[in-house]
Amino acid sequence: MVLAMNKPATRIQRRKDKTRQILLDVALGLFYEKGIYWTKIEDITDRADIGKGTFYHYFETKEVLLQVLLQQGFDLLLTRMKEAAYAQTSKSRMLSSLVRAQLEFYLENPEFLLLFHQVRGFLQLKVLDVSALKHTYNAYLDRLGHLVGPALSGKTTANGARHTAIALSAFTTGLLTHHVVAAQNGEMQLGRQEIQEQIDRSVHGLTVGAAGGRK
Amino acid sequence: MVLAMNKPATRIQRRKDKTRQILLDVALGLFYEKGIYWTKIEDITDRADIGKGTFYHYFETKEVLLQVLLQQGFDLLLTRMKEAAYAQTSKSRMLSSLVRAQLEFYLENPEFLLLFHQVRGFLQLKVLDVSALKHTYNAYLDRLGHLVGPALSGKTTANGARHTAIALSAFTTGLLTHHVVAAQNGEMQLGRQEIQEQIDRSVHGLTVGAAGGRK
Amino acid sequence: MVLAMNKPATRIQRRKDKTRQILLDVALGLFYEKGIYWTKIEDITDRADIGKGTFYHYFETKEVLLQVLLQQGFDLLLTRMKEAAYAQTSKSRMLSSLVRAQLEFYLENPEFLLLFHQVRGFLQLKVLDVSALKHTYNAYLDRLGHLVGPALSGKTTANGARHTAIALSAFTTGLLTHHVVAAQNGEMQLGRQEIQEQIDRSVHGLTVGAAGGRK
Amino acid sequence: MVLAMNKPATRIQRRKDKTRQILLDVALGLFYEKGIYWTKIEDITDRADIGKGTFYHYFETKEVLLQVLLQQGFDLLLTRMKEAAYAQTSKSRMLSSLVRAQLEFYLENPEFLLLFHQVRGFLQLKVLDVSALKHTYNAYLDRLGHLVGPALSGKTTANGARHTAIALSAFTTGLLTHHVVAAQNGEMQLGRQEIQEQIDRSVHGLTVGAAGGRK
DNA sequence: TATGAATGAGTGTTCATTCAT
DNA sequence: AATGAATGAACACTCATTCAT
Repeated sequence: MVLAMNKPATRIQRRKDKTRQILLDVALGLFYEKGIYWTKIEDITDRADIGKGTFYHYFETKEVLLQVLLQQGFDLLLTRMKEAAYAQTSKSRMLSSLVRAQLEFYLENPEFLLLFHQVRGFLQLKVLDVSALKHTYNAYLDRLGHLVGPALSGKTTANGARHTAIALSAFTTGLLTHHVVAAQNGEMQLGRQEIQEQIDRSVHGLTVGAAGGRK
Repeated sequence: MVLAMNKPATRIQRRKDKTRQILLDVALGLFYEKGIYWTKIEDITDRADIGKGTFYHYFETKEVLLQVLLQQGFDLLLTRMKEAAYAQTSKSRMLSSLVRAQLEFYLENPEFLLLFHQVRGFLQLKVLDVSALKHTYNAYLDRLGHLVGPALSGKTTANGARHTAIALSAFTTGLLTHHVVAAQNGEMQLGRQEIQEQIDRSVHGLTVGAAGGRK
Repeated sequence: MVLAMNKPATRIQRRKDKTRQILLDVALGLFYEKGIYWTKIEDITDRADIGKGTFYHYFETKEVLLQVLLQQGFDLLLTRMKEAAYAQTSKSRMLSSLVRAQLEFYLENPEFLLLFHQVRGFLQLKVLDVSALKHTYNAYLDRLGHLVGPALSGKTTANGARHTAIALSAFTTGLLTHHVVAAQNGEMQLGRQEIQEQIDRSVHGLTVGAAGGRK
Repeated sequence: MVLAMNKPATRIQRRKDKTRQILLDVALGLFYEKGIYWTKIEDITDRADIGKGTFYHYFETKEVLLQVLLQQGFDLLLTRMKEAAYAQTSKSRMLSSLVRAQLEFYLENPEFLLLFHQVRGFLQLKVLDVSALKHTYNAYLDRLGHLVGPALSGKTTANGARHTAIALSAFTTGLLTHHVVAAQNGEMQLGRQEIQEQIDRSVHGLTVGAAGGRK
């Protein structure tokens, strides 16, 4: 009954949520096409077919929207990887599963690949307040570390797991970015299968080292 | 003799070259500190202690300066790697040497690491004319491919060598960028030795596959 | 009886009137705190805990609300002064009573003091349509003139009375405004008694001249 | 010689100063006509026949320009009053001279009259950082107090002088503002002589009280 | 050659007002 | 009647680039 009662309130709320998500989706697409910097608020509202002022009912500034988008992206990616982790019982295949999940996510959502890539550059910038962005990013790495930890052979410290997570993330995005760029340049691209193998091999060597520690 | 002939012209030319190089150096530093986008022409000329109008005697636009900076960076990096390649006769150690040279270059010149990183994002953008940047970047990858090729075991196609070069570059910059960002965030950083090993192991797995081709 | 007849309508009417008055009160307070210009419609409705759209059921525009507020203020002030005038039979003390009434009104309602002050500036501006404001303001001066006239010694023309009214109003608000501003600045403020005396003395000299007229 | 040497530098500096003063003059006129709030930056640059961006080479924001204008106005007014004070040796006539100087200044520069009037409202506002304005205003009152002090009969404390200065300023501007507004409204205006007398009489009563203290 | 004053198109953001629910 | 989401005109301010000196 109580639940039924807030249905009426939902009607208008649903419209709000929808508008908000449209803005997010459109922004993500434009960030991918033109870059964060070159995407103007009006570009977003024009494509979303929404008044410019409406944007500010949903996001205080461009930076806030970016922040939300980033959070959504990390959430989506981590959800995928969690599912992959839970589907695997064999420790030996878990890391490979994680890699595959990550890979598939980026191939299906190249917008997020480039978004993360661009944002990583922002984090380095000594200008503006990027503390919120940094926090989001760090939280993502932490959660990724928790996922990766159990997949490592031998005893692994939390720190070791986190570093492996970083490496995993770095390698995948780094390599894929190169491939995306290469594709843009009209280069022959490796097939998904080949990329998967390339990453698998690299990550294997990497994690063996991380788990075992230095001799 | 030919060299001797342009000596007279050199006096003024040297001053010009010096001013030009100051602008480049200052710009590189500012790009590193504040990001390409947030670095204004006046920031550069202010720090260089040069009139704003003078900038345009040396570079037609901001983009041209970026282009030149990128070219210089690639040249420096490739010079380092060439030296490393020539210093090694043993095929087995050549790849490791190349990785080490690249690693050292980036650790000594973190400005270029971030510059390349930022620029890679630009290449994807469908806005602005980045064809010149793309050309510069492709030329770099080609030259890197030629260096890497001989280091691979077994028979390798030009394309295979190029892909390995891409991977090598992607892995190193991807991982290092993560580490630089992590350092910014106050994280405990891996020592140079550990990073080197991490990359070595990964590249090893990678190149074995790339060279041997798919089974 | 007539009064009784509109009782039924009054229930709803009372609620309407109440909402309307809340809006006016809240607006007056905000105009005092932040200035007319910097007070946004939404500030008013937020503090009044009323939907933004509802505002427009009561006032066509922001200007209309200002107009109503001004009218209310003048009415309140004149009512006070009328009471003071009626309470005094002695001509000699009447002017002093008027001054005291005005003074007390402003000290009790500093919001109106600043409102009048701000609005007087508006009247001068060649931009915006302030004809309604001007009319309200002129009507106030006329009524004030009628009150002041009998208090003047000797024969006084309507015009002379009006000028004295202007002076009376100008002196009181001018001086009080200074004191209010000074208070804001943390200055030691004169006591009410001292201000009263200051004004009394000035008005005395003033009115003697105004009443007697020039030769 | 040294002086001669900076002549060349003056050429360009003179142009800058001129442009800056044009902006100030135009802004003052527009503030008078349309009010501070309703005067847009582009209104100023349009009338000054200057590019919009140029405005910002001279004043960081609109508020800064206002600040400068206010300072200039206070300086001009105080200079006038100082001259009047020095020209008078007779104590008895000094105060009258000060009033006359102030009156003449405002009648010749009605723009400053309205500017000061508008600004006094700003000082009350609890919004924005008006500390700079407040400081300017307080400094003006202090200097005015020093001028007025010697003109008062009997022993006067610094604080008493300051309060008399406030009253002097308040009365004059308050009354004149009313007259200016009345003139706008098409009213018959008092002649300068009559206004002067009105103020003289009022100030006389006022200062006698301030200097002698309460009985 | 070197300079920096001048420019104005472009952008993020605000807010009074409208209108569908 | 009450609401608040949507709107878009308006504005302050930025900055790459030009050009007269």
